[in-house]
Amino acid sequence: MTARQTKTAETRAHLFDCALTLFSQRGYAATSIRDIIQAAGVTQPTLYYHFEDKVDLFRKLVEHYYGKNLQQLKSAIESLPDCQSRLLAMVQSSFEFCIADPRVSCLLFQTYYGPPVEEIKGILDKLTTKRFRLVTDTIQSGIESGELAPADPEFLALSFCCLMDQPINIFSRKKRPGQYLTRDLAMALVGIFLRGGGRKN
Amino acid sequence: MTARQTKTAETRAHLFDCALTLFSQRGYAATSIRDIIQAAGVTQPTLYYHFEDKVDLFRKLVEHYYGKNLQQLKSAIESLPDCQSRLLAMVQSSFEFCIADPRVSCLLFQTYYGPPVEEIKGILDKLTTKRFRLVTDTIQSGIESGELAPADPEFLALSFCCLMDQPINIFSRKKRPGQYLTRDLAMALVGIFLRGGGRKN
DNA sequence: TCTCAAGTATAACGATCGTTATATTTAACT
DNA sequence: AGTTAAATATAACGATCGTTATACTTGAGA
Repeated sequence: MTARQTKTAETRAHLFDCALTLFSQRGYAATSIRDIIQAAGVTQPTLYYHFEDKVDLFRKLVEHYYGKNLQQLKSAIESLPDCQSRLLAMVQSSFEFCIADPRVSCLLFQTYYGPPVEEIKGILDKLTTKRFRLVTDTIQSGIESGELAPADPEFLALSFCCLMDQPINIFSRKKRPGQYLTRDLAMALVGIFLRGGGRKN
Repeated sequence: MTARQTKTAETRAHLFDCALTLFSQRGYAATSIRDIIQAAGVTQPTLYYHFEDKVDLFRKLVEHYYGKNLQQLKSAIESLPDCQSRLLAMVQSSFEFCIADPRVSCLLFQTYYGPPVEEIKGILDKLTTKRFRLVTDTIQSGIESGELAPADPEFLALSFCCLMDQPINIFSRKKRPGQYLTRDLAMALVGIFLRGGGRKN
């Protein structure tokens, strides 16, 4: 790698990083190209040299990081024997992913659950579908093994995703998400999903 | 009420309605004043005659409809004896509110869970806090009466809101939300919250 | 060392944004 | 019937948006 190639890669990576920061703070639509290039200390044609356009930048950003997220999620559950362990591992893995870099979770969830943005609608959909199927499959296996009640897997997966994702969406915007997204919270949420919060009698 | 006053009130109401439709479809930021006045069939100074500015229009919209929402929620649970009934009534009331006019729920939830919009941040916060306290109080009474496990009321309220709100946020964007937000779903969600989805043994 | 293309910068394009100065209509009251 | 203020319209303001035509710099290969 020549000095020139290094410099170029650094510029691209820096643009990537600044874009992630701003997109996660203000969302895709409210972040302008000028915000990004100003934060990165470059000019507009530089950004357009490295990326096709604003949508292309966002897509590459999301696909890169969401790919990582999915990968971590899969490897976190693959060797676990029972459904309860896998569900807990999913929540903990998602929490850890958020704590490692809250920007990514913040961007993904608030983009997905926020007002639809026409230009980028298709980008997240493909990836969230994959993620939801991972949850559904895990739930399905839990039903088959008798760990979960024989209910509609889609409904159980929806409930589980609500309990897992919404706290991340909420707390990823705070100063220190790790303060809230603890192992205890993960266990408590899985507890709600499996046993509920009602008094046993 | 003179003919003139009627006409004026109609114009204001029509602007209100068109704004609600567009805001709920595209979000606050992505909806322009021109979109709204074009849909309403008036010109820009007319809108600025009836409302101070874009933020004022949004605030009046949100406070009007969120007030209705809170009111319905309160009256739905006030005469119910036990916690489980009140929780179910909350979900059903929220579902019915969404079905009656999906635009309102759609706007409220996707605004609240979407990227922060600086100008309107404070508007929703005050109202959602009220709503969350209503849930927390209900949960608290359930803990005291022994219907709910002796856990942190804030945590239980968070879990409950996740299960109640996220499905509304998701399904309020579909063609016919009533197709998804059924009484059965409401009961099933409360079931998850109280008893979980794990197999009893 | 010279050439040339990769990489970055200057400066502007047309479009759209929220907002408003100004003019015109029109219904209610004297 | 004439006056007046409420209500709406015309037309434009300045700012910002995503994008790009063009020109300059600079380092790698001949």
